[in-house]
Amino acid sequence: MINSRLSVAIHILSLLASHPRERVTSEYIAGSVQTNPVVIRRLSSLLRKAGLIESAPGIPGALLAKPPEAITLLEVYEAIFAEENLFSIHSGPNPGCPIGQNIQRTLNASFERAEQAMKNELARQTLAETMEHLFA
Amino acid sequence: MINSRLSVAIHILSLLASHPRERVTSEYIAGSVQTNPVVIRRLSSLLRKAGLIESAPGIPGALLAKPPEAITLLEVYEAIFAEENLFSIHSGPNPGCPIGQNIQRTLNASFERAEQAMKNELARQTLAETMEHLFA
DNA sequence: CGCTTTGTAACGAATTTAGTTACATTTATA
DNA sequence: TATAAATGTAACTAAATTCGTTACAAAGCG
Repeated sequence: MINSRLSVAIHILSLLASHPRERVTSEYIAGSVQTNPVVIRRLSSLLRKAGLIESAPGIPGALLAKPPEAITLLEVYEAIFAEENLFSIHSGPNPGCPIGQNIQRTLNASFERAEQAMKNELARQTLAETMEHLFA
Repeated sequence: MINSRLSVAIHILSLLASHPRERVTSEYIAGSVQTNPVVIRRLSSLLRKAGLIESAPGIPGALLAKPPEAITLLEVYEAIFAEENLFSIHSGPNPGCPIGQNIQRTLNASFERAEQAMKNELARQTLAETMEHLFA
């Protein structure tokens, strides 16, 4: 089971989307997520580097950097998990065995396709749609 | 990143598929995966309960319970991860906040769709195809 | 200048992961 | 029937991961 960072990241963005053009502090967001503000700032840092939010030292609060219609859940996923693969593959299988020798390459191709299918679905969903579901 | 159990499970099944109608011991499989036989038997236990392999105490080795064409990678995934969700959702968001109140339900629907897309792709791939890739 | 907030490093407890030891149970066989 | 070999599973361990926390430098605002 994948960790809850994507979940919290989308929570952060939803909160910003629900306060358009207002700056919302990590303390306030932490109150909604019910966690420590540092947890929020850690994820916000990734979201900022990905160009999804704007924030800066000394200036309280963060803003969405783009309209919610222009933010897909895939962008959020990529911001949080970057180059990480969805599935890990066991390391060091026996190269003296024909299966062991080729299993990593083969599984990599299989898992890549499964991961891509998942990402395609995330790309179909926007933050704007998430907001609609939140308030429906 | 999801743990390497699916990876090892498919390795096990590939090895069994490459020795049709032969019983292959956990010790031998462990030699190919390069791990401890107990790790193999733990996963084999799940595969057996899912009806993918046959094995029994006192009888050395395991066999595929179905032809490789009849085993999809989704079946293997389900055998290993059962009811587990792909993404976790942070627990205890603030119910006093409209976002906090609805985020879990909303994310659950989103993540469910992403997970289903991934599973659909795994369902399209069979162990037989994996074997072809292994030897191509 | 003093207050508040961000950004980030560093640490800790709880959980997960993969490997290991141990052993009861079952079957085949000498 | 006794022995050997393998399975199935519980229990333990070290390492890694996850999430929360403390600490603090740097930045902006009144």
